[in-house]
Amino acid sequence: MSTEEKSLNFIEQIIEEDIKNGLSKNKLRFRFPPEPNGYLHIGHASAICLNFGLGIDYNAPVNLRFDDTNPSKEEQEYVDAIKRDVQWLGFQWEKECYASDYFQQLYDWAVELIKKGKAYVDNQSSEEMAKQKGTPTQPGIDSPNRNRSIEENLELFTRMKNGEFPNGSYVLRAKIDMASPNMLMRDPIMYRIMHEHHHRTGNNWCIYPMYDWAHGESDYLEQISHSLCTLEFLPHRELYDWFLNQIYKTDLVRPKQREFARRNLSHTVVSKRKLLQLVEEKHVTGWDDPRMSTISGLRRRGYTPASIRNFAKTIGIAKRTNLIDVSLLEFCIREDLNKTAPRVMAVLDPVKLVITNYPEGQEEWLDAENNPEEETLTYRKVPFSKELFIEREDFKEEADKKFFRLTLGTEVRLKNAYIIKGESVVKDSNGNITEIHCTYDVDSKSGSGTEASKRKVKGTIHWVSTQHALEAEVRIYDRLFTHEMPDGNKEIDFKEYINPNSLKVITGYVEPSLTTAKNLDHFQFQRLGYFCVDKDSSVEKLVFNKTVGLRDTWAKISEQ
RNA sequence: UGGUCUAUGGUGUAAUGGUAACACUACGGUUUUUGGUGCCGUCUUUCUAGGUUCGAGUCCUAGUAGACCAACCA
Repeated sequence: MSTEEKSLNFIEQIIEEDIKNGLSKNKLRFRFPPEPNGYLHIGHASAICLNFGLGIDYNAPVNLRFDDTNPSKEEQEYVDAIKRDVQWLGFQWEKECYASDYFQQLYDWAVELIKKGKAYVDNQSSEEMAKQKGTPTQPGIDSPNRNRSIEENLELFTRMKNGEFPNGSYVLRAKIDMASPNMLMRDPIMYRIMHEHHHRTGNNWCIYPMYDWAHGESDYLEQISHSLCTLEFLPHRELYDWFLNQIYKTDLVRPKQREFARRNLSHTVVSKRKLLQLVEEKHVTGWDDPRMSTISGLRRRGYTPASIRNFAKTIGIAKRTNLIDVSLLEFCIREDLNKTAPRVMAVLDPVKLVITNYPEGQEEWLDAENNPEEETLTYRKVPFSKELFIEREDFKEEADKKFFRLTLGTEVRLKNAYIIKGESVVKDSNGNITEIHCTYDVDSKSGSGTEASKRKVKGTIHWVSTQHALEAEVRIYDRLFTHEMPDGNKEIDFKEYINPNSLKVITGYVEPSLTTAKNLDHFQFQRLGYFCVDKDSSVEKLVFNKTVGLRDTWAKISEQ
């Protein structure tokens, strides 16, 4: 751990307490246990960063464990995607594990439980069992099969395993307490019959363990010291401990489940079921569509691993219900990109600017700083000529005191180039401006050191040379979802939530220096925001995804 | 109507019985070859009522509010 003073979150305090009470530091071990039934999303970032962060801080191993106990929802594609995303976030796991690795051991332990009279086979319908289970306010009643003989249970369980019964006909239940105030303790199901192909064990099994009869046991087998999960699993803890009691042998580390609050992000849906629906109904192009809240979507949108890690660190770990404002996530990516992204010039809504006193046919290659925020300045060359594109918003015919950019009769600097003065406009028959004519001050070249170059002018605008600029496709994404509190259970009518303008594709012009830009390279288009290169195979030309805007100021101004 | 968890500014998180703080947001100033960045500042905080204590955001009791629990999901 770092020597500088750092306040511990409550999970770290629990660990410190355990160490104080005699848990050896080299027995610490953590795990990140996703179910491979979808892609990782921003909501997983907290759990990933917490577990892997603890591993780094305590120099302890962290396993990546796939909780693959339900073959009807799980796929190899998701396993691969999860591994890719965890690595991309910058973390390394000690071992790659699967709950399915433990199916035989779990089965053997289940047989032991039956022999001890702690589990029984039930052949009622799920409706009947649900009825007997009672409600949170009313105790349940015992199943008529609860006192089936051990021999019969053993025989039925073997036949379940051997595939003699159809789906849903039999289950194995733990014999605990049908009157417990905790619903999960009312004889929970340990195994169900599923004649289903499993992405790893194939058709070896037709009975599959439930989450509760797999998770703690997997933790135990891997000797996980602290099993951290979200708060909705808190009622499971009693069962987690009950199952562990049945199999626990002294001398080994006994895993401890502790819970923290899941993070909710405003304006964002992170329910895997809904993300899957968006993909399947083709509201988006895939799990990595830049509008998705998935890790891979954020990556393609231009978010960096560091920004997501820093976001997770900033929101912290606690137990209360929360709704984090997306502006914090946006701050994190701006903060990171500001340090690293080269500044380049791009014009997304072009209008032609003609410098009337610039020699016809002349061109100059001017020096431009890449990122003034970086410690060592680097430069590139940008071409300048008589005809340029500038942003339509950067010119107004009539001067307004608060308008800092080009108007008729006033001077502005062309970034990295010369000071110009607006002279006249050319309009089409509808009164739309088609060209702006200006004159330039020959002695005012940026960095030339002349008196003229040091003159203060009202503003600075960006530009590209019409004959040199590259045409680029620029994709601007808006927030897909507009509601405040994501409700995990409510059905969603996506028509209500998907912003029809969530993707705007426009043609812009960028500096020729961007020809060599690689996939996912990010840039700050000056005054326009941060963008990243997306080498989508289906599109030939240069494509940029908008990552995030600069502060809202410019958006506000351009609205007026 | 049962059980469990939680409650600190608009948002998130600290303060571990001893001066309520940090970040985001919003707003303002300043610097600036982009109104961005940087720097400086302002606004706003301990759910309520009792109790313990020299002293309570912190401990106790009650209330209130929110969350979770009745899948052969995880």
